[in-house]
Order: sequence, then C-alpha cells, then structure tokens
Amino acid sequence: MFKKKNISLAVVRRLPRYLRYVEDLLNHDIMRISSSELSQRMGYTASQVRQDFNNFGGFGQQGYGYSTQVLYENLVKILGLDRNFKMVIVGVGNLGQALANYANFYKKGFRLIGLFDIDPQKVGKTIRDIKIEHIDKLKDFIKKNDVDIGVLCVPADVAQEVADIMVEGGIKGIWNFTAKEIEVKGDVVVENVHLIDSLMVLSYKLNEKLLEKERIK
Amino acid sequence: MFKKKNISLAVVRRLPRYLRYVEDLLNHDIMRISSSELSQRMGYTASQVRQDFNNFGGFGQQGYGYSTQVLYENLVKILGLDRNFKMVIVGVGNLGQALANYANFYKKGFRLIGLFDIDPQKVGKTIRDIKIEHIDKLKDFIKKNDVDIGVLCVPADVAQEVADIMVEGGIKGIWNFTAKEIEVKGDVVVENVHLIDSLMVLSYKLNEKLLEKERIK
DNA sequence: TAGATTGTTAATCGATTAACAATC
DNA sequence: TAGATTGTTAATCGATTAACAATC
Repeated sequence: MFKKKNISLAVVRRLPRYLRYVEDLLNHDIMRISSSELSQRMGYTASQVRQDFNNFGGFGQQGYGYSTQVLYENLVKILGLDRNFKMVIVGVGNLGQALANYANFYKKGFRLIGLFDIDPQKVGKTIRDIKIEHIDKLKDFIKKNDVDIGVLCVPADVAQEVADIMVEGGIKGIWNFTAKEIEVKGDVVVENVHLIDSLMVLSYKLNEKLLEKERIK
Repeated sequence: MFKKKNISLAVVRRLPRYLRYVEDLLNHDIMRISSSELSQRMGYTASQVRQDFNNFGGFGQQGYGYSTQVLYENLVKILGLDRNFKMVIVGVGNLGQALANYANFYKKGFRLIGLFDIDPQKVGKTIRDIKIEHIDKLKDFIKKNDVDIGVLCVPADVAQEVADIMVEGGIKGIWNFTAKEIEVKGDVVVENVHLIDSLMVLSYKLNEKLLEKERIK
C-alpha cells in the first residue's frame, strides 16, 4: 500500500502542513473530513488534496471522505515520525539552545540525545538534562549511539569541517542552519534552513509593494 | 529596465541563493562569469540562469557573460536590500535572542530597532544595545517608528493575537516563526519559517532511505 | 572579423486542475 | 437505493530546458 513511484518534493513539502491541519481537526473532535472541506481550509483545490494523498495509496472512503484518525496515522508513518529519530545538536550558541528547548521536536517524536560545542565555557553545562560535550567526542558519539540526525548550528566558517566529522561518524542526515552549502558524500541527506534567504524573500515582497505604490503616485 | 510581469515565487526563492554565490565570486576576485559556469557551480542549467536573470531585464553582455559586480548590485536592488528595512523582534526567548544576535541580518542591511516581550524579568534588559520593551508598547512603537518588519517569535497560542497588534500598528511584513498559520488583513506580507516542517521533510527523506534498504534485504 | 555567450522563442516536461466513472 | 465523495484518467497550466538568432 505504501510508496509507488518517486514522490515529488513539492508534494513532500506539503505533508507537514497536512499533518498540522489534521491534528487541529482531531483537537476539535472532528472525526471525518472531505477533500473539498480540507482543501478550502488550507487554500488548495480538492483535486490536489486527493492527488496528494493518493500518491501514498488511497486512505479515503468513497461517499464518506477521510477519517481524520486514519489520515493522521498515515501522515505520521509517511513522514517517518514513528521512527523516533535520534539527533544531536552541534554548536550550542543562541540558535542551538533555542532548538534544544523547542518542545515541538519532542512532540513529533524526535529524540535529542547529545549536545556538542568547542567552547570550554559551555562544555559540561546541561540543557534539558543533556550535558554539553566537547566536539572532539562527536564522531565517536555518533558511531556508538547510531545517531540519525546532526543539527548543524556552528559558525559558517567551520560548517564544512563539522559536517565532515558528522559524516565520518556515520550520520544519516544533516539539518543545516549555516548559510554555507555543505557537501556530503554517500547517501547522507541534507535539509537546509537558510534563515537569511527567507528574510530576503520577505524583503523582495515588501519592495515589490513599495515599487507598486511609487508607480501609482 | 526593472520588473515586467509577475515573477513566479519559484524564481524569487532562487534569488538569495544567486546572491550568495555571486558574493562568493566577488570574495574570490572573480569579476565575470558565464551562465554556464555559474549554473554548473549551483546545479542549475545555463538556460535557467539566463531565464531567471532575464525576468528582471538583461544585465549580461553577449559574448562576455555577466559582470559579477553588476550582478551583485542588481540582486541587492531586486531583493530590496538597499531599502534597509526596519524590524522589531517580538518574543525574546531563545529563538528571539538568537535572531537578535544573528549578524547576517545586519550585513544584509536589515536594521533591528526594537525588542519586545511580555515577561517582566526580560523587560529592561538589553541585547545589542537595544532595550527590551513591554509588549504593551509595541503598537505605538511600530506607528511612531514606521517599522517595516515584525519578527514573530512568541508562543503559538498568542501568535494571532500579537500578529493582530502588529497589523494594527501598521506593520508591512511579518516574519513568522510560530507553528501557527496567522491571518492578516490588508496587504501585509507574511513569510513563514516552520522549522518543524523542515525537520519533518528531513525525516521523510531518512525514512525513505530506510524503506529502500529494508526492501533490498 | 571570428568566437563566445547572451537574450529570447520554441519544445518539453512536470505539476496542478478538471472531469467522471467507481463505489461506499 | 440515492447521494456523496473518492480514486484516477485526461486536460490544462506553468516552469524548465533546448535551440538559435542577435550581438558584443
């Protein structure tokens, strides 16, 4: 029933949003929903909703719609949230700390099991009961604990270097918060969060509006 | 020379990446580049590079390529970075602090001029020479200082409420870090950064690899 | 001028939307 | 059964790639 061909990234990027809406429905005790109703709430077309879900095998019921519970369980499975991936954060600056304290990750089944930094002032301190270790111990830790995800929150100039250590340790995926585009060999998966890019897109849109107003004048 | 029709969001989202690469070229004193060379470095096709740039009027030269300097200046202008937008951060928790200290924003011309929180413990403290004010003063501050961008780093359950205050104050754009989808009226621009969505996409990809391996066995 | 590379039109590819038969 | 809504095929739309004439 699961996985036919390759699912396009456009579809995959919509899945977390579906999950968010379905969770919301469950929280409001809404136990069934039609593709047309869901699409209206989310600003998609009903066609797109059905196409998206049918990429993973139909879990709707003709004449009835979708069971919110079934939808929820399937999305969790499709997104791999039931794997409870283990992760470590490397670079415990402001951002690293923010992520360590971000409760949403735990709710979604991700398990933070290690924190690493190079600053001796930080090593030994604890956040959420996890002791910050020196980055020298990163590679062995990943190996020993079979860590899945490395969260890269170090300064841009050492990003590649630290990514290399992660890969050598056998990391499976890197969540990259640095402005650098890191290179990894093998089949290590990288997901970039370029915050500054997102801000620049906002800036573009604001500038567009201003240009419009200036043209009208 | 600027702006023909509506540029697709797909193109806009590539612009910051172009800027990043062009900056890198400048840092290495590379003063000209062809679409084919740039495309190779970035993993695009040469066609796409030329199409993308030509959305904004041709700033290349036939037989020569693109001047890195000209490219840089145009990208800065297109993205509105020369507007030096004013911004405030609301919610000075770990994430808000991380953003306040994120040097890249200043380098790209964004000016942080205010910090706001509801916690009396935080009000009065300063970060980067900016005093944290109580959220009660947010609306007036936005009005008085003609703030462009509001960075929303508050807990999810008050996201909409705080967004409303921003809009009432006359904010032009909201950079939303909460997991909630906020609703704004008028022509306020919203750019969402759903961190958890990004992590779930990584999780999806990891799960996909694991399923593949399990199938082979 | 000859060579190189852009700007732009045309062709292709993929994603979204529409339509409808299948079926609960 | 009749009504509703899915699953799926076909049509449309938009974005990417290829091709080539224009021109530096």
